[in-house]
Amino acid sequence: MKEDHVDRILGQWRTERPDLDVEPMGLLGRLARLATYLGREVEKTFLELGLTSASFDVLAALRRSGAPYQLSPGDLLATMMITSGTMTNRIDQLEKAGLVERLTNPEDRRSVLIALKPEGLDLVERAVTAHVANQHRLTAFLEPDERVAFDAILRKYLLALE
Amino acid sequence: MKEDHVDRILGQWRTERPDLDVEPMGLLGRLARLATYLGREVEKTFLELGLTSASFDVLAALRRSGAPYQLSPGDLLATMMITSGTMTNRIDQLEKAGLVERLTNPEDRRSVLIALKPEGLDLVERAVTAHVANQHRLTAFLEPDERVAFDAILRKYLLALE
DNA sequence: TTGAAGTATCTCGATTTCAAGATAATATCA
DNA sequence: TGATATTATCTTGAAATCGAGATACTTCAA
Repeated sequence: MKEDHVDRILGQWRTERPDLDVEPMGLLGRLARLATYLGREVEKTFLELGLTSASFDVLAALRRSGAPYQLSPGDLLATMMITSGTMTNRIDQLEKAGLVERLTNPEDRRSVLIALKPEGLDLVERAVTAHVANQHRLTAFLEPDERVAFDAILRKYLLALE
Repeated sequence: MKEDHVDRILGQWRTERPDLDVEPMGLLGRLARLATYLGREVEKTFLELGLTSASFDVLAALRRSGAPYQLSPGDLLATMMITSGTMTNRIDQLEKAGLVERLTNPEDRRSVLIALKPEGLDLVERAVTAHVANQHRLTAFLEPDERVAFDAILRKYLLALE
């Protein structure tokens, strides 16, 4: 099988540190590299619409929650692997861009509701359509049966870790 | 099969946007999430030694290149998915920490050689040993045959993209 | 009722990264 | 040779993120 970038790294380690079993480094190295590449490809689609993966994630969470497209920062936080400070910043940017607004939550005044504005709703509808089309393109590198096997392993691995 | 975080997201989209085939979103979403989790687990090991994944990557590239453990910033850049400005900053930090030094390259005065200092060599030897042990722990969530299948798909996917 | 504990969000400062372009040395070739 | 293109690295300013802690409100229990 053709040697790739990660194989060369493993070969160097096997020469320099033959005491180490670097087998797992191949899998984890490829996984990290692949995720970075795919993440950048995904980002390109959002950039064309004036979004980033980060801002899309917030808009998408609001959109898929269903009408009236409102969630608290805490709700949003629960679905993403970021800190509360980062979420505050993301919401600030989206608010500045006129895509969402902060509403006071009458039921709990510690809390806030982030609501999709019509401009945000319109944008995220177009963004998710383009994003899904792009995802089809990016997964087309694998055969259908490979995708099924891949997804099954990813799911198992994630469940074991989470 | 047990429903995971990504399944819930797909379920929401299928309700809200039944026009979209969100199948690929499951695979790509799990891949991104898994890479983030594993990356954080990897980071913890380095943190105990006063390193980050970023600084380890540079030290490790120097170490595995073999004696005399010297590479140019350009050489280092070729193995990592970062910009030249980021590399300059990483080398600055490592130099400040006394782990590497910049040597003038007599053969090309545009260039510079980054050399592992004894302190850097000692640290990276310990770091890579701990890192590989940690990688064994992190890949033990999968069965040997799953790891083989997983790695084969990752390799194919990466080759198709790179 | 009131004080303590808990919860939700935001603030702050530090760090890392990137994109774009500056700087300096080397290579090319008319 | 001299002008131009190329290469290698660094600089700069902007943006995203994090960890730690501040602030404000709510819940609980004595």
